[in-house]
Amino acid sequence: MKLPGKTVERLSEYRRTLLECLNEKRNFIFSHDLAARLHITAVQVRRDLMLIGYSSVLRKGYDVRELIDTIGKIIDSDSSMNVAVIGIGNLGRAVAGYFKGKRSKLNLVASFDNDPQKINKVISGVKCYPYNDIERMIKELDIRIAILTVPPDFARELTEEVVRYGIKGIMNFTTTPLNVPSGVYLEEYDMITSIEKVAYFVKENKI
Amino acid sequence: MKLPGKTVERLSEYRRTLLECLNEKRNFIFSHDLAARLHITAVQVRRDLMLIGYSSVLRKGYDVRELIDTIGKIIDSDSSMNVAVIGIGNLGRAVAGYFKGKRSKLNLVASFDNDPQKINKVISGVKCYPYNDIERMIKELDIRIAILTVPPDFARELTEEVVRYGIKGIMNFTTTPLNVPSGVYLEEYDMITSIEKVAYFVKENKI
DNA sequence: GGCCCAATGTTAATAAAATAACAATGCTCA
DNA sequence: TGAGCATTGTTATTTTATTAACATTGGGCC
Ligand SMILES: NC(=O)c1ccc[n+]([C@@H]2O[C@H](COP(=O)([O-])OP(=O)(O)OC[C@H]3O[C@@H](n4cnc5c(N)ncnc54)[C@H](O)[C@@H]3O)[C@@H](O)[C@H]2O)c1
Ligand SMILES: NC(=O)c1ccc[n+]([C@@H]2O[C@H](COP(=O)([O-])OP(=O)(O)OC[C@H]3O[C@@H](n4cnc5c(N)ncnc54)[C@H](O)[C@@H]3O)[C@@H](O)[C@H]2O)c1
Repeated sequence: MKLPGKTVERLSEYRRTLLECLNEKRNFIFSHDLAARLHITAVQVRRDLMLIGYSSVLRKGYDVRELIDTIGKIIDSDSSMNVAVIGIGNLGRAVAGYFKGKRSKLNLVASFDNDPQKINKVISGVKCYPYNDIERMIKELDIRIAILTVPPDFARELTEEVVRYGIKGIMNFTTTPLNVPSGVYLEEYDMITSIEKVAYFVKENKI
Repeated sequence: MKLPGKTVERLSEYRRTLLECLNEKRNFIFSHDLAARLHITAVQVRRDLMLIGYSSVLRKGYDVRELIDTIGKIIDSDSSMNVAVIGIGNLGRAVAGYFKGKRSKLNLVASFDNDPQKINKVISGVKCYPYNDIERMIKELDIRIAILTVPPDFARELTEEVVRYGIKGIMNFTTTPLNVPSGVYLEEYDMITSIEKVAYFVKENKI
């Protein structure tokens, strides 16, 4: 099934919201309710769910637990997938601490750094390995996804290496735009872009 | 001028890339070169620049310095705009350290927290004020934008408050989707969504 | 039991974004 | 100096994403 990237993003958001519903002991939710929580329209929700072939049986809204499972079947892999953070500095630690244990099928299994102070310690709940061992560890731990939080100047070179060693997906939080061969999926995010966007729309509103 | 959000994002990215060019002592750049660095097409670049009414005089590509200024005139406000981080924990510290001083027209002037350990200390280059003083400080320091990095459970309530106190733009890094009145611009980002997206496309590629 | 109605799934229409096409410009170099 | 050519700015087309429209479903309620 070939799902649009935007739909995949929203599926992740639906699940996050649905998990909150479970916390609140809510077992059913209407499309318009789910939509409202995410600032989108009910049609958008229904359309996305149509794309993944989900339909509710009851007319009391979607079965929260069932929908969580269905989304999982689509966006999660069957077996779990292992993830590592490269560069366990400020951002790396924040991401590791936040991400660790949040998704059952995505295991944060290691971090890598070249700072001797950090190596072989457990930081934000993950063991930090020396970057020099990364080739071996990627294979040993079957790491498929790398979250890149090293200083910008090293990003390109490290990426080339880890791709050679078998990494198939990269989440790049570095300022440096990367190039990856086809077959490797790359997602990039720069906070400053988002913040500048906010500033722009604030300015446009007021001047 | 009403610019599409996507264009605004890209303008920010263009500027970031152009600033790197300056570092490399590159004074001119072709549209296709700029495009390649950001994994987009040259047409996209030219189209965006058309929208902001920029044209190069020379045919040696765009004048890097000039384009940086032009983009600034569009996306920056005339005078600078003040920003604060609310919740100076792991992520707050990372963002503060990263963002501080990066853009001339966006000043990170304060952080707020309710942890006595943090209050009145300088953390990641910014002074941390008690959250209780936020109403006064927003006015005193003329803070317009808040970067929200508090625990998810407090996000909604704090947002309501700071909006009441005059905040006009919110960058929400919390897992909690927020609601803001019209006139306030909200941007939300959840890392897990991005990482799950990577995982999805990695899975789709290989299975 | 059957009418009503809220909510869904789906197709059709609209809007937004990206890409392609191409004429115009003016630099380069024979 | 002028033909060739790389690069630009802009309009047209295509693709993608969102929204609207609507028939259908089946539970609630009298
Ligand atoms: N802090 C943020 O909020 C933020 C936001 C967006 C982007 N970024 C980007 O993320 C990156 C990291 O930011 P940070 O604030 O965490 O910086 P940081 O300096 O705190 O962390 C960088 C880490 O990478 C390690 N490192 C350096 N070279 C390495 C190498 N060759 N191999 C392995 N590890 C290496 C360092 O030892 C350090 O632990 C930077 O590129 C920054 O631009 C940060
Ligand atoms: N760490 C990440 O990479 C990451 C990524 C995405 C989202 N988030 C979200 O960002 C938020 C912060 O994450 P974190 O890892 O920095 O957590 P954290 O616990 O390290 O930081 C939270 C900070 O907020 C402060 N705080 C708590 N209640 C407050 C209140 N009422 N008023 C003012 N300050 C208050 C705490 O004292 C603490 O300093 C969470 O909502 C988390 O879900 C974090």
